[in-house]
Amino acid sequence: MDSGTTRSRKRGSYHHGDLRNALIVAAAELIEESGSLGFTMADAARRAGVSNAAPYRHFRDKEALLEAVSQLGFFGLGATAREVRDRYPAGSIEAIIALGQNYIAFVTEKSAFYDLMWGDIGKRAFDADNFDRKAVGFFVLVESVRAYLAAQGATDVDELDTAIKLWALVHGFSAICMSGKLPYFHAAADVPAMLDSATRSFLAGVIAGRGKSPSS
Amino acid sequence: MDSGTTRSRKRGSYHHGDLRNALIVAAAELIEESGSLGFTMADAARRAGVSNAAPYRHFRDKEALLEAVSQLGFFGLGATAREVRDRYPAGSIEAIIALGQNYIAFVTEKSAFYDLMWGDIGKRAFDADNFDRKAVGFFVLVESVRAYLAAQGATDVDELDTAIKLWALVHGFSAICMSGKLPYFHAAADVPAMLDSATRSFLAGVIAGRGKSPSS
DNA sequence: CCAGAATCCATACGGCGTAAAGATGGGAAT
DNA sequence: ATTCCCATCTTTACGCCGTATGGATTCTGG
Repeated sequence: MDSGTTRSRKRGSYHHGDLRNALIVAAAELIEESGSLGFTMADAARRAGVSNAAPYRHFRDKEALLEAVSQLGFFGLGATAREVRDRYPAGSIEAIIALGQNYIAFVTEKSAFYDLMWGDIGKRAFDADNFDRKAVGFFVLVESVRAYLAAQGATDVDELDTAIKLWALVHGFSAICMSGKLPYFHAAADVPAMLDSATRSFLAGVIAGRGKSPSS
Repeated sequence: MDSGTTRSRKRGSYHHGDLRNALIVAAAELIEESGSLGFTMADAARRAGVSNAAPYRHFRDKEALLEAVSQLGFFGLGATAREVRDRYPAGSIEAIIALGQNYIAFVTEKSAFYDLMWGDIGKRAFDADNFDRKAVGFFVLVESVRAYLAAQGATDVDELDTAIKLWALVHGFSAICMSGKLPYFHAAADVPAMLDSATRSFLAGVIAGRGKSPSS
């Protein structure tokens, strides 16, 4: 109804009004549709309804735009993590497992964003000055692990160390799922069930073996 | 000394002689130097000393060449895995841990190849008909896990299920290391030590908790 | 020695990233 | 309200990349 496919604030005006955000949204959509490889600046500009060169008034280059999309991904992941945490009792192992299931679901459903979030672009997105690393969601896991360890009376276990190991486990499941290679080795692998049992095995081993030096 | 930078079989001849392999090597070098993003077919052709269009006599398109580079990566990973296995006693937990350390070292040292091996290109590389999935190295881990479980008298534990979980743990550590995000959460994390302790915790938990249904 | 096939080159086309430089309009100061 | 400035967007342009086409060169089998 307004100027084509865009929903700009000022309809039909020469100035777009909110081009920066429109470009981020357009880029995210395009990447979700066709992958981050093959994404082009020109496509994003077309979808936002502006010329080829207009984006360069808001982003230094193509990678700067992708950086913004990457940050969007981390915000989303953190937001779902907090939602999940609020649905489970603090200190329960189920909360930790649910955080993991949520992580795997998020990464695999938005697999087109994987490169952006964990590749070179994600590196720059993370140490961009305007990026709040406290909102990332990892600290939700650390808190849940701390509560769980306290509930188990294992206060001498390092919760940060343990959370990183759980993160690695969960991230690995996500990456392996996305890679599409799992069926070659285990035809009917039930990943959620495997994460559940692996988490329980690992935490049982951590608690049983405490007293030994944790990692470093 | 021969025709510039290439080492072709037939020096100075019109035909290159082994252009297909020369292109794979050139592509691998370029990717190692400057990352897989930004790799161009024209660069590979230049480095091999041929014209822009010559590669298309050997590879359908750019992705077909990258597919070959990806397969090279998997062969290399499998080869190092077999070397590592042969240096440790069968059935020892140290063999399993060493396989993991080797995996992390391989992936992080050749981080430029990560996208190729585990992204969309790697998907096609894996189900290419000429690719031998048995040589991939995962089966080395499965065998080592089977031997370990047998040595521990835990023959009722599913070794494939357990190997996949260990794979996930190790792959996750690799991906997290490469992503460069670990320092933001744990400044001086000692990843090899964490893998060691995590593997021991997990396997201890698996053996202690056996009898329960494994995964599916 | 001679086809015919395989390989490589020269050329060309469209698309992309991006740098200028000019057009347009919103907002602050008058 | 008018003027002026500046951010925003457009037009244009350049070089590079992927890749199709057709011609040149060399190898191979008979």
